[in-house]
Amino acid sequence: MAPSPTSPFPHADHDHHRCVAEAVAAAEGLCAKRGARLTALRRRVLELIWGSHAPIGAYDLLRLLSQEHESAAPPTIYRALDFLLEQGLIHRIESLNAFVGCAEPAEAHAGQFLICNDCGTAAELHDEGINRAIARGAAELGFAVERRTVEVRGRCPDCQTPDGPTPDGQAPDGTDAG
Amino acid sequence: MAPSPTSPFPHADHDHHRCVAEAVAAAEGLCAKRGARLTALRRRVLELIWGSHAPIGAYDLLRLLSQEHESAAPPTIYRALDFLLEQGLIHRIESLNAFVGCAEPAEAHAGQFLICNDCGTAAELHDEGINRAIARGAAELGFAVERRTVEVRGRCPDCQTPDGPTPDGQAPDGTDAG
DNA sequence: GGGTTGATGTTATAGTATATCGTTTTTTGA
DNA sequence: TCAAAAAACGATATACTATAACATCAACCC
Repeated sequence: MAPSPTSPFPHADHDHHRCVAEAVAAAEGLCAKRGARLTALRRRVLELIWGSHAPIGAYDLLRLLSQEHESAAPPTIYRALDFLLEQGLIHRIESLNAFVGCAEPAEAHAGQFLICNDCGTAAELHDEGINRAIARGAAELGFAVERRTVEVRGRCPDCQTPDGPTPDGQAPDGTDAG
Repeated sequence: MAPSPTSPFPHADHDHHRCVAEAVAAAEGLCAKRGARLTALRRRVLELIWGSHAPIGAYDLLRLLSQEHESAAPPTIYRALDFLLEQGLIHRIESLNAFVGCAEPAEAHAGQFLICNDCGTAAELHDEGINRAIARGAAELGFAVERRTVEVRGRCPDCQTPDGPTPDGQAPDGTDAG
């Protein structure tokens, strides 16, 4: 089954600069509405996260930020990440210790992710079937759900083709697929 | 709602020594059948993991092991953990960087966990409804599933009572529930 | 201006995990 | 039985992830 045109997996030929810009613009609008202060530093970290197709680690972000911001240190990054997480502008991928832009920041939600072991991209789902199944399983045991972590590893559609991953992804041998 | 007698949440009055002994005995049998070497060190680490009601971190295990095994160092623990994970005798809880004994080690499976934010206990599920929902969501996008991480945080039945958690758990203020 | 709050700078440290290489133990097979 | 090979373990060093603590700076309000 080929992915639909609305697949959350980015295609190699998409306009990435534009999708980053749109995400940042959406974040600006949301923060303005909420009275949250999306400072230059926080906005830049958000851009860097969106600039990576795959989930990116705090120290990789730090290396990027350091190139343009001499005083950047671990707390610099973690404070920005804390803010962005609080605002729902990014998600944390627990199984990777990494962060990814949220595709639907306007409303709070738990992330559900399909993470490709080849190219490293993470697609965000909002599958009510999964949520219902979890709610049912928890209810059977009398467990009161507060937060859900759903992270599925495997191969994205592009990385299942005979030619391997797209030029935009990484090598089929797994190099750089963290 | 009280948990049924088959609830995976341990009760304060259960015979914990016995449940540890049973888990270790099952592990011995499995490893013997498989030709895997459950050495004294690995068995002891497995005992320590089962001895903790809640998921336990590698360095907490190291502190326990060090009390009886002077040469214990991080690689000592991580090698044992790697073995136990490979054999399916324990699971890793990604959102806690911690490890917990597997309730059904005889057959390979992805863990699904309900983790109490109060007492820290983790109940393992094998809910086919959740697996089917994930399989359906992934199939719709053409994603080939290899591994699943499902970790649900909230409150276990015992910790929802007016009196707070059971004496066997930790304090309602969250101390030691990390 | 002075007080308050929030953001950032700076240094240090805690917590989690792996690399590397040497030694010991176990297994294997002649 | 013995030597070679493989697996496990000891020991040290280091990498990676995250937070504590306190100083400084900027914005805002009165």
